[in-house]
Order: sequence, then C-alpha cells, then structure tokens
Amino acid sequence: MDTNRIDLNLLRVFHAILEEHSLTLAANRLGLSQPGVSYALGRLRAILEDPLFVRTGNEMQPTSAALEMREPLRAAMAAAEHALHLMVPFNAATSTRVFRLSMSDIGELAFLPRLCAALAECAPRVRLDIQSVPLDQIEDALRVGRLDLAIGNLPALVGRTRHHRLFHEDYVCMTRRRRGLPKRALTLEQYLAFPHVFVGSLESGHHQIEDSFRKRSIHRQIALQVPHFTVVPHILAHTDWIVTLPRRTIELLNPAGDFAVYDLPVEIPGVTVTVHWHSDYDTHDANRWIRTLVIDQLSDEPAHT
DNA sequence: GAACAGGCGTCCAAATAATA
DNA sequence: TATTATTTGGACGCCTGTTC
Repeated sequence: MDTNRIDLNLLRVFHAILEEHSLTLAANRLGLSQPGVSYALGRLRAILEDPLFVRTGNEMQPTSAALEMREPLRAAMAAAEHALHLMVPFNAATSTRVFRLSMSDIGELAFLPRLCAALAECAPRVRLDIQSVPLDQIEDALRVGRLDLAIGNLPALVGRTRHHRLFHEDYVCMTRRRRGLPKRALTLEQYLAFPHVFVGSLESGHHQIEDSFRKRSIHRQIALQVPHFTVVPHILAHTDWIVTLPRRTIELLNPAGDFAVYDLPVEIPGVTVTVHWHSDYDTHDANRWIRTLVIDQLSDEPAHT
C-alpha cells in the first residue's frame, strides 16, 4: 500500500461517501461531478487495496475496512477543519462556523434558549452542536478542538483547563405535594426517611452530593439513580420519592408548582457552574467570541476573558 | 532564474453497466 | 424503466526536468 499517493481530497471524498452512502449525493456535497467522485473512489480502492464500498440496491455500503477507518477519519477531518478555521478571522455576522459545546440535559434546558436567541440576533449563520461528553474525555476534546467549550458543574476540570465562573447556587430538595408533608422545613430525619432519586452520571459533577453526605456519615436510601434531571418530574409525579437538585433547576422542572420544595436540612457545598476551554484557544478569535457570548448570557459576573 | 516541453493527475461529459 | 455506479476519452492545469 503506497500511502504517499493519498491526498486530503481523496479522504474528503471517502468521508463524504461514508456520510451520504451515495456517490451522487457525495458529489453534490463536495461540488464535484458524480464520475469525479467515482474516479476518486477508484484511486482510493487501488491505493488501499480494498473495495471500501459495495453497492446494495441504491446504497453504497461500507466494507469492514471502511468502517474501521470511519471514526479515526472523522476525527482527522474535524481536526483539519478546526485547523483551517484557526487561519480564518472570525466574523460573527457572516460566519457559518459550527461551535461544539458540551453540557448536561439541564444545561440544555437552562442555557440554550438564551444562547440561541443571542446567536439568532448577532450570528444568524453560526450553528451550535450540543454534545454530552463524559467528564473524563472533556479535557482531551477541548485540547484537540473536538469541543469548543464545556459548560456545567465540572469541579474536576478546574486547574486542568481555562475556566470562567458563571454562577454559584445551593442545593434544595423536591417531592410531590401531598397531605402530611411538613409546611416549611424538613428535619434531617424526615429528609432521610424518603427514598431518594439520585441524579448523577459521568457527565456531571453532582456526585459531590453523595460525597458530602458520606463525609458526614449520613446515609440516604437511593431508590433510583438516573443520568438526567429532565426525567425526574415524571418519576416524582408517580412516587413519594424525593430528589436533591440545584436551586435554579426548580423553575425548569417545577414550573406549575406541582412539587414541594425545601431547603436541605444539612449544609453541603453548592454547585459552581463554569465554562471551560483549552489554553491553546485563549487568543483564538472564534473561541473567544463564543465564550464571551456564553459568559454575557449566563454569568452573574461580567466577562473579562 | 526564466522559459519551455513532456508527463501526470484531475475533472468533466457521454456512454455503458448494474440494480430495484 | 428509472436511477445510480462505472468506464472511457478528452481537456486542462500543475509539476518537474532540461536548456539557455
């Protein structure tokens, strides 16, 4: 196999066929003629000594060799696209750039409406790609440009990436309204008597709740662990369980006031929501623009990035 | 260093083949 | 029969080696 004969255009063709499952659609996407794509595929087949795609009906199905190349190639194409973006001055009004942000489900509910409204006004052609990246992969994703920003309660990243504090809030607890509930406050005994819904995942830093209780030798009965907050109201509506969650999420998950909300009967550290980026992009125009927008829209504190 | 010629790579249009 | 992939021949542009 003579890999010296492969150029970036051949890989663009290969990537487009992988995405489109069709030479005709790949050609449209690349602005080439269909025979041109066929010819490029022919060269790739000769170089890589594999058919790469076989026709099944009206679709081009990738071979096992092509499938093995898919993810590394996708990452390489993203990195190349990112590198090219670094060379182009960023103009919000005309840019068609895709910004990749990582946030939790509750982040999507809480942050996206404001961010999208701001984008529609000042950068109408910019696209957001929201991803939920596991916590242990965020630093690498920021470094290689697979992510532009990560937003959330991410204490493990502080000190390993650049960050800006957006806001801080405490935890409260929430359960379905019903007779017999305390009117104002819960005692610790009452709080611990509930079966608990624990919201925690690899993407979130909310494991700190459980860590704080464990340090105080407080044991909660966890009835359910789920990775996302958005499902919680549906669970609570059918159970007498209780959930502990950041205060600002109450207005999103309890807009009609169907649930009773209490301060926690024990002090635990609150949530600090931060926006993170990699230091390599400190002076990068587009990254600076999107993080300033995020900070302006979501922060309790002014931007000075 | 500049100009030229030949070779090579890439693309397109048209024709042909394969498939549902 | 319609749609799509593949093949073929020709045009164009770039690269490289040669000559001055």
